[in-house]
Amino acid sequence: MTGTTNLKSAGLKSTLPRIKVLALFEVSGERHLSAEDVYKKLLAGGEDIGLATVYRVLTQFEHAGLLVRHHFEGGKSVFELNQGNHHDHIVCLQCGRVEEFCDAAIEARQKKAAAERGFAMHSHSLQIYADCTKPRCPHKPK
Amino acid sequence: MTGTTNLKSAGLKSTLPRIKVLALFEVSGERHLSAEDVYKKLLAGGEDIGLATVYRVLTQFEHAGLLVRHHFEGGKSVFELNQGNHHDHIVCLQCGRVEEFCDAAIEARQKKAAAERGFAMHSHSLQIYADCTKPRCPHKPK
DNA sequence: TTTGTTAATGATAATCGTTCTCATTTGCAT
DNA sequence: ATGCAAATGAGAACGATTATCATTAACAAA
Repeated sequence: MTGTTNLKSAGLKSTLPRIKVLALFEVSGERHLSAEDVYKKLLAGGEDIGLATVYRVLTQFEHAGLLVRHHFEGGKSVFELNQGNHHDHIVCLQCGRVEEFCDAAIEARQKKAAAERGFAMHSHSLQIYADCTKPRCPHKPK
Repeated sequence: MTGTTNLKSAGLKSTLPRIKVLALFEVSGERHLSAEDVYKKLLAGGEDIGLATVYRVLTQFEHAGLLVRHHFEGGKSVFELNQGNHHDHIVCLQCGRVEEFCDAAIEARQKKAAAERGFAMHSHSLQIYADCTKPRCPHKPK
């Protein structure tokens, strides 16, 4: 199965917790999950996997390049499947919805801005916080 | 004095802790301070101000627009004086030094990227994590 | 000035996300 | 099947931050 293959090729022993966590990201509708989200989904799915293991596995997956970690406002880390396509995020201030986007001009400019100041860009983090102007925003409170 | 004036015009009662914290930012060489940094500097300066108060005051200042809060990697919030001049940050991966920069092209593009996707940008957060290419980096470990 | 009211403070407990510890279990090569 | 290193789970520990609450300070009114 694909989960096991991904793990093996990432240099990770394929254990049950790792398979389940990876499957969550591959199957789940939500792309952006926190450690707590993952833990709850596993419990809800009848799995008996400890929270500590969830944190460990998520960090391993990040290091292995399977997941990308984001630091949105709110203190907690959020993970999403690394599908090679780098992108940044627009966070809706009304409903919290996260929309992905990628702007080549911004990407290029960032590298240049760093270089001009004597830095070699390693990575970057860009979030835009905004209000929906379209009527599709559910305005979900909280 | 200027500190008191700033506080009053921000709608805040001018108390000793608030005056001292604000003075720290106005006078101190470092522009980017965490709550812990502020607390330690106050102690070092002979002030007897509680950590809880520091956190409260920093948050109040943020809401009053006197300070801006940043969420760099590492979990802790970092504050700097709000001098009206928006800018983003390059964080050195070797020494942790923070350099400010502002790129008009990136700013404009962000607004446009949001607008194209049906959002009105309210604010944004951009950090570039990079390695110094110049020999000035002190490589201060941790 | 003294006084009174209310907001601000400081000490400390509590909370939250996350990491650590360590005894037990599991994956997997023998 | 067997052994052993690596992985796990439960819970303690941790660091940053927030909440609680009794005490104190700021400031307006007398």
